[in-house]
Amino acid sequence: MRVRFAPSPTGALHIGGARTALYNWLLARGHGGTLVLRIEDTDRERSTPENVEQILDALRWLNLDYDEGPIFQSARVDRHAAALASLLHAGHAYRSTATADDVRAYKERHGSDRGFRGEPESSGAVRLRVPDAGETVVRDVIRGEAAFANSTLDDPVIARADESPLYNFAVAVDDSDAAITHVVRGEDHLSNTARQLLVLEALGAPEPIYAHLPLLHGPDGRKLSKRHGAASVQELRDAGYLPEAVDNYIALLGAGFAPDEEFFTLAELAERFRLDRVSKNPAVFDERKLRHLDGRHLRALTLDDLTARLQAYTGRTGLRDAAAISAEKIQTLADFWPLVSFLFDGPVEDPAAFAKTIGSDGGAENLAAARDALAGVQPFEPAAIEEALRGVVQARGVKAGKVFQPVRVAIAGQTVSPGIFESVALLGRDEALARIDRALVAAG
RNA sequence: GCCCCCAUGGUCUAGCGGUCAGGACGCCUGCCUUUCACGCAGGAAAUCACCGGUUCGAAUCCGGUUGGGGGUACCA
Repeated sequence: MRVRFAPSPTGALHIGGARTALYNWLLARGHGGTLVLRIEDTDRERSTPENVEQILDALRWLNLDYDEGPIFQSARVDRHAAALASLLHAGHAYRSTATADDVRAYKERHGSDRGFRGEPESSGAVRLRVPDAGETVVRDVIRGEAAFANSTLDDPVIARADESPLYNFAVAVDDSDAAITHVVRGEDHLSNTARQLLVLEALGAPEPIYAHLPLLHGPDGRKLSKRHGAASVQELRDAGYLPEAVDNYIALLGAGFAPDEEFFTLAELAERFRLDRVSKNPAVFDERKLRHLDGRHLRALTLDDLTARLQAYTGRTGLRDAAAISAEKIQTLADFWPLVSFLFDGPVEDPAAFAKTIGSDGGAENLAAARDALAGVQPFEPAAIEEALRGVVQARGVKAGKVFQPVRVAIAGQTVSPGIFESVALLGRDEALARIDRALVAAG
């Protein structure tokens, strides 16, 4: 089995492309196949080296490696020229100066379901001669057979007048030369597959097995594309998502991997992936579900691993202890810093939180009592701190939150933080008491 | 316009002739409880787009309709 992922570097890799890459990868890795990476850069206007680098980087980040390539389509001009010459020579293709307007006029004369047929000329773009009889059938592993009556297909332009190849031609030649056995790509290519099949036939090349994946739609129900504000892999990375979660989530957009579980590692996905079980209908990207899966993958990481990622993401060091006490409270790497910044940069400013806890309902008194208890805790560790604070709760006959929340706001400035005992312990006695004293002064 | 594809709760899916239509996210309630989370126990939410047909029996098979999407470039 030889599969390929063939992005065009006309933009960043978005989640639709990432899923196509992932499915090809799962197929290759699950079946001992070979994955070929090909960069389709025949669109010289829009293809850029920066985009190529972006795509390569995104694939690396997603942990999707490949066995051959990257092969640049633009570097294969000789092969394309040779294939074009042979088609021209055999009469399977011809030059034509017909324009889009000419094609339209032709259809007005012959009926809108009648494909355009041109007359061979001595110059112009190169069109493939499509036979009028018969039909071209796309045999698709996911969708079954889609038949196109040849008479309805226009003779497609396969190369510009200067012989530079166009998509439907270059793809067929490149897939054929690379001996690709399974072409797995988005459904937006389904109609074009008929044209590529015709090129393959004219070339006398064998046809690969096709599988057209359902498209990913935005919340507006439209195809997700570079232009449609689609989430790029880079954006998800910047938003603090883990590559494990992104892989897991996008795999789910288009297939079920088990009847009652959706949390999988890349290896588990590869083991379970089946092309013929891919869904036929388009899916809508739901960031909330991604967040959920991200939280689960995050919690599955070892502390060392999580710490390393948190440090890389925040650009800070010495985060291990903070990571340890907040792992179960965050869903993405981005959630981390707002939760624990107070440990490093001092309490955050949140007057409302202060007023609600310390500034009301005996809050200051409870905080003062907590301060005294904390002053004598030995050792200054979570368990002992908890015992001391619960003692205060007991002694003052109030609900636990009446003591804990004022302490939390005194040291963190906000009502949200990792566990209070762990947070106080991590801060250390001196700093914790200093912050509480400051809060007490502020409370008057 | 023409060609092609698709149709299960708000979202992603399981289902492949007989199920109380299963799971996940989200939402709601309760438990846990120190906030937020995590975890656990429940709950609301789908006339399986619609109409015909085949069949003893249809979400599952067939046809049509409607709706959505894609293609129709000297883009990929």
